[in-house]
Amino acid sequence: MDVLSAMAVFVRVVDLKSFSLAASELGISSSSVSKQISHLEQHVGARLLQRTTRRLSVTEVGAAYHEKCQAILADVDEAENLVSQLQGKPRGLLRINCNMTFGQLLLSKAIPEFMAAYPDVQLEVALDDSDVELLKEGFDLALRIAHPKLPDSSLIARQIASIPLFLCATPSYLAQHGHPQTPEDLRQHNCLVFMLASNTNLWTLTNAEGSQTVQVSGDLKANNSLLVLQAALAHRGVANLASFVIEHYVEEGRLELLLPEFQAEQLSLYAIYPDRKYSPPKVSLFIEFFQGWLENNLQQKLHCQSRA
Amino acid sequence: MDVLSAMAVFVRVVDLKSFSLAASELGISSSSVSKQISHLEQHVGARLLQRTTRRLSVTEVGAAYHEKCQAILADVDEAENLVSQLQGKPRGLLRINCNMTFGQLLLSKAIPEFMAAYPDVQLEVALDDSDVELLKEGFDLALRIAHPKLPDSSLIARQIASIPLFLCATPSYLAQHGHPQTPEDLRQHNCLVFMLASNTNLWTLTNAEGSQTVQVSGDLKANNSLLVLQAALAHRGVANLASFVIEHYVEEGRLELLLPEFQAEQLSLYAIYPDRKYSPPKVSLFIEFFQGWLENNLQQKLHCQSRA
DNA sequence: AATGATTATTATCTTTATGGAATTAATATT
DNA sequence: AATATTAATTCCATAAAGATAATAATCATT
Repeated sequence: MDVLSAMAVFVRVVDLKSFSLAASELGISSSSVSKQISHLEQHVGARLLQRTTRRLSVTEVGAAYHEKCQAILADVDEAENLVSQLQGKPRGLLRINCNMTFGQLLLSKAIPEFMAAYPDVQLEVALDDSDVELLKEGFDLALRIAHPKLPDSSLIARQIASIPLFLCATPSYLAQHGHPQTPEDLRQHNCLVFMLASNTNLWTLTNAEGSQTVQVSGDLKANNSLLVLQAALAHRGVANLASFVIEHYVEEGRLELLLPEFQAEQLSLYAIYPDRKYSPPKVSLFIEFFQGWLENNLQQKLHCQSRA
Repeated sequence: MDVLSAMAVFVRVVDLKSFSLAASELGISSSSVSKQISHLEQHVGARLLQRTTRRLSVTEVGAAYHEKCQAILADVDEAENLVSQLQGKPRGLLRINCNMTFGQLLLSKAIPEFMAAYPDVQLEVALDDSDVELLKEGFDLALRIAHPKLPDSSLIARQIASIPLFLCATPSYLAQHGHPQTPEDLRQHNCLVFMLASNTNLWTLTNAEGSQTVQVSGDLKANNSLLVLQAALAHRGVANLASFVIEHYVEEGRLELLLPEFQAEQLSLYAIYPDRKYSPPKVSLFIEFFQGWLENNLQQKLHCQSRA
C-alpha cells in the first residue's frame, strides 16, 4: 500500500470531516477513499476514524496520528522543494489563487507566456475574491489586490506592483453632466463605487498641492470592477477604476479620463506565499516573472495619456 | 508510486552504496530497487544517484534528499509507535539481536511462550556475539551479556538479569586431578577459559571472607561457551560457565560443581534499545516478559545445589 | 580487447488499486 | 414507527502497478 498517499487522504478526510468531500476534492472515488483509510487503519493497527453513515469522528489515536501525518506530509513536501531548489529547476504544480477581475484581465494574459517559458511547471489557477486560507487549501501563491490581512504569520506578503486608479466616464455622460474640474465637483456626480474589501466611498485625489479626500455617492456600489465598468460604459456615472480595467476603452475613446492633473489612489498588488524553509523555485520564479510582466504590460499607456 | 517505500529503498542504497546489497537486505530484487530509484528520481525531478556499473555515487541533491528521507522515515516510524503506544496493543515486527549461546539456550525457550502470549507481534531474531549497531541495522532490541559499550548515546542499556557463573568439571577429571579445595588450588588445574568480550583469564571468587582473584591457565580459550562446555564434558579441565549452560549436565551428574562455598562472578544481561520519544510497546513488553521468564527459569536449581 | 561484475531493460506474471453499481447503515423527516 | 435520505462500504470487472527472471548493456580491470 502507498502509505504516503493514504496519509494524504486521511488528512484530507479529517480536515473535511467527510469521505465523499475528500474524494471529490482529491479527484478520486469515494470507494478509493474508504479503502485507503481502511488500509491505513490496518497498517497502523488502530481505528483512526469512527464512522457511521451520517457522522464522522476522529478517534483519539486518529487525532494524534493526523497531527503526525500533517507534519510528515509537510516534510515530504519540504524535501521535494529542497531538491527542486538545489538544482534550481522549477517544476511541478503551481497552484495560484488570484482576485477575480485582475485574474481575468491580466493574469490570464501573463499565464500563456509563463507556460511557454517554463514548460515543466504545471499551473492550476483559481480566481476568487474572498480571502482564502492558502495553506489549508493548498495554494502555493495568492495574488491579492489591496492590503491583505495576514492573521497567519507563516505567510509572506510582498508588494509586486502598484495599480493606479483613474477617474473616468463616457463622453456622453460628461456631455450631459459636465466635466468635473476639481475633486469637489465629484460630489455633484453619480459616482460608481467599486468596493474592494473596504466598502468605502471615499476617493482620495492627489496633486502637487496635496491630497484631498472626497466622499462620493451614487446609485451603484459593486465588489466587481467589471460590473462598475459596464455601468460606466452605459453612461451611468463616474467610475474610479484600475488602469488595466479601462485601458482598452480609453484608447477606443469610449471612456474619458477625468481630472488628469490629479493622481487617484494606487492599489497594491501583493504576492502572498508560505514562508517555508525551502520554498519551491516555481513560486519565486512565477513572482519574478509576473512582476516583470506587469512592469511591461500594466502601467504605460494610461499614465502617458493621463499626465499628458 | 509508493514514495515512502521508495525512500526506504533509497536510504538503504545510499547507506550500503550498492543497489544489489540493498536489494538483498530488503528482500527484494535488484531490478525492483532499480525501478524504485528511477521512479523516485522522476518523482523529485532530479538525479539522486550517479551510477555507473562499477561505482555508485550520491549526487549533491541526493545527499540532501537522503538526509530528509531518513528524518521522514523516522517520523513515520514514530507516528506508528505513537499509535501503538496510545492504544497499548503491542504489534508489529520485533527485531531482536542476542548473544549466540545465550540465545540458543535460553532465548530460544522463551520465544515460543512469548509468541503464544502475543500473537500480534512478529519476531525476527539474530544471534550474534559481535557488537552490532542497533539503529543502523534496524534492531529494536539487543540482549547482551556483559557490560555493553554504548558509544551511541541514543541507546538505553538496562540490566535485566544476573547470570551466575559456576566452576565445574567432570567427576572423571576430578578423580584424576583432585578436587580443588581453595581458589588457589585452581592454579594447579587445567582451566578452560571462556572469553566474553574481555579475553581475560582472571577468575574472581567470593565467599563470606571476601573476594580473591586467581589467574588461571589452561590449554583452551574460546569465545563460545558451548565449545568450552564440550571440552569440560570431555574431561579436559575446569570450566567457569554460566548456570544455564551447565545446568542440565550438573543435574545428570556429568558435571560437578566446585568450591560451592564460593560465589563465582556474575555476568549481567542487558537489554539495549533505542531511546525514542515514542518507543513501541512491543519492545518494553518483550523486556518485561523476558525478565519475568528469566526469573522463573534461570537461577533456581543450581543455586540450591551449589549452596546446599 | 576480453573478462567479470553490476545495472538497466524487457517481457511476463502477479498483485494491488480503481471506479461504478449495488448494498448496508444511520439519521432526519413525516 | 415508517420512510426517505444520505453517506460509507462492499462487490466486481477493469486497469495499473509491482515483482521476477532473463537478457542486454555498460564500464573498470586484467
